[in-house]
Amino acid sequence: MVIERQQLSASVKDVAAAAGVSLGTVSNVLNRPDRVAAATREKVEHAMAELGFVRNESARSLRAGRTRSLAYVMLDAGNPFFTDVAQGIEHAAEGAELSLFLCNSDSRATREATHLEHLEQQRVQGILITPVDPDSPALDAIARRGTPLVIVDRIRKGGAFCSVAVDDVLGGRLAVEHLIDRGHRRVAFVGGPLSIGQVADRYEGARLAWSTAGLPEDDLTLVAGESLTVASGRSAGERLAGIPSARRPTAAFCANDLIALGLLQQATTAGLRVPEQLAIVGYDDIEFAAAAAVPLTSVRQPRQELGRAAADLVLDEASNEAHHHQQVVFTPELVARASTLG
Amino acid sequence: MVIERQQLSASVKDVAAAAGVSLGTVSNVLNRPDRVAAATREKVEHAMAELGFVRNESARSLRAGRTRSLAYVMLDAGNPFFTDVAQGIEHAAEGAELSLFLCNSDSRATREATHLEHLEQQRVQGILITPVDPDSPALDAIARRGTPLVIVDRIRKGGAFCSVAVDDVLGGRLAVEHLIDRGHRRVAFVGGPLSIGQVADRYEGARLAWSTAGLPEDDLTLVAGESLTVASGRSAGERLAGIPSARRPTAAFCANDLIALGLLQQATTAGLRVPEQLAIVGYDDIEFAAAAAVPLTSVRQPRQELGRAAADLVLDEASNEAHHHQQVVFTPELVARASTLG
DNA sequence: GCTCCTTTTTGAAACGTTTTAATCGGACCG
DNA sequence: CGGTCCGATTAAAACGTTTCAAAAAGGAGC
Repeated sequence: MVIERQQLSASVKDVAAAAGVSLGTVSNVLNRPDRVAAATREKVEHAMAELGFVRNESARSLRAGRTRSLAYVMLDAGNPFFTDVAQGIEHAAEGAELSLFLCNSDSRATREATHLEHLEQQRVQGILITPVDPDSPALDAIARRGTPLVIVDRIRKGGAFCSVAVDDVLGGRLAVEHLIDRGHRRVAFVGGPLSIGQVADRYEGARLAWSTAGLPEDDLTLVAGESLTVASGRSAGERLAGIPSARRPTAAFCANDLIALGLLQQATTAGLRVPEQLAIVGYDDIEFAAAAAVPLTSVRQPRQELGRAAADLVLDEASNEAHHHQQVVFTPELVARASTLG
Repeated sequence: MVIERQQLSASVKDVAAAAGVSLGTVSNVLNRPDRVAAATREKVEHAMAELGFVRNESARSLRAGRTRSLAYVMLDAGNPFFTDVAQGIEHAAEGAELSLFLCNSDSRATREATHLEHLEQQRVQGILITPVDPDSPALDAIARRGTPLVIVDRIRKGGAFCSVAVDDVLGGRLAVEHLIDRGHRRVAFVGGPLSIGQVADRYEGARLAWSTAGLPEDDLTLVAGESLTVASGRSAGERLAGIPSARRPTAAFCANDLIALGLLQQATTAGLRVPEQLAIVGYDDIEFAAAAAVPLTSVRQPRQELGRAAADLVLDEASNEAHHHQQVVFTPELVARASTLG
């Protein structure tokens, strides 16, 4: 079997020549098929198939002045939270007949910057982003130059763009109120660095719940790791397991589920029973949280809705002259499971 | 604070006018800065900053006849296996100074088709894809029309393209040999539908190991679910737990880690001790496998290398005249953990 | 002041599409 | 039979780059 690769992709002009019509007619077949006589259309379509014609999107969008695509710059493609958000965006994009360009900054500001640069040059219809630093002036610059941009999972007031997020302070409060309800009086907050906005907010919510309940400030301890990863959760687990049981917190509230899973594993390994000796609350309610051997109590965020809402906003900004920027805040919800219910 | 959005993005022509030079000079500043006098360059750069000039990639690639991007069509963005593969590709793309377009077919042939159509029209330099159906003639058509294409995680011989995969038959063999070594004589293979090539291969490997050891065929049972998901693993767990212990398999080999995690959870819930009453082997060795409360024994695939190798092949095809198609097969490796080691 | 270089700048063409206004060939009507 | 109208088709312009040949501008040497 000989497979022959076609040399150069055929253009509208080639199709026209092959079909014996003008180039404008070919374009009509493509864009307003009803305006062209059936016989002609047939001839042209045959020529297109013959030559393996594929529309050139670059030329198309150069002419049109806009592309048919949207982009989402994810903070960490390895975290199921963000892939779920992406899925919500994907659905919206599919509905609007746009392709979705998924990029991963992997929490690196430099990679994020090059992605943004490429996307802006590509003239995508809009950019969705969960930024490494939501206050970066680079974001304002992009919006100012005219590309609609929406921040996902962080709120930024007073910017030249919309943002969509979940109330992390409330989420933190829900988690700790639940633990207090269950009778815990020594609790650890296990988080990534407080420099991450989401972490800081969740911690603030936790402290709010704690002080509102009138509990002594010192009994809510902070265990700050370096990142929001399983590994980070494991090392926090080691630290907790090392504390004599009389002083050890009886419950841990983790800044996300990856940490919670790492903590759960390490605690189990160290012989701590969950939830009897250590109750655990995670955050995000990713699928793996429910799938853990001891299913994790977690704070659920409406991930797909988050993505969809962000996409709707960016599309509105792209097409609606009267668009005005807004900040959408979703409400999280506590999902109680075995890791706190014993 | 009044934020003014710039009206229409400035073109090279506008910059030229603002700087009082010809359009060709502006282009030279962009592409061959050494050919232009320092003073002129300065003037032009100033004008660009002033006007917020952003290169138009559509025009650029129309002119160049090729884009600066690569694409990977993932089968399931929610499965960490594929995001790891994507990360390997991303590194290769970064090295080649290309942007990477990530798409998710979500295992739907229709979505895959529209993604492919868009990518071809976009004239990406190459397409990497883990296809819903590796034998689809649509893939051949794309390759024939000239877009370099590489199949990831499946081997397709005799096609007009390269493919990169891991030896799934060997992987299946390794898993079951390990279980036989550990003394198991009744084993269940828990898989998605055998219509999925990867699943069929792993099952074949399992049976190979079983018959090689001279064990009775009937004692390797097949539990076929509908998909490779956690939920599917849970329902398999229910089925297994329902079997009277005298006849119940003492070990399960799962077609991937998601199934294994679901199975682990359901088994634990049903009161089966892992690995004493039920040993479990997963496949892929995703991060969450090691992070499970009972860390999972799993068959590790070199995920990032898989992605990188695929990207290297597609880049070679795109730039090297003398490229010839090849099939690269990586070797999997068993990682034994608590879920079989008791 | 002239020629002969080199360095810098310019003008025009090309990439593949879409769109608009113009043309063509009939058919219909009076 | 001339005029009008209509549907189908065409020709030409435009989108924003890059490139290449050619022109212009300087400088050096005589």
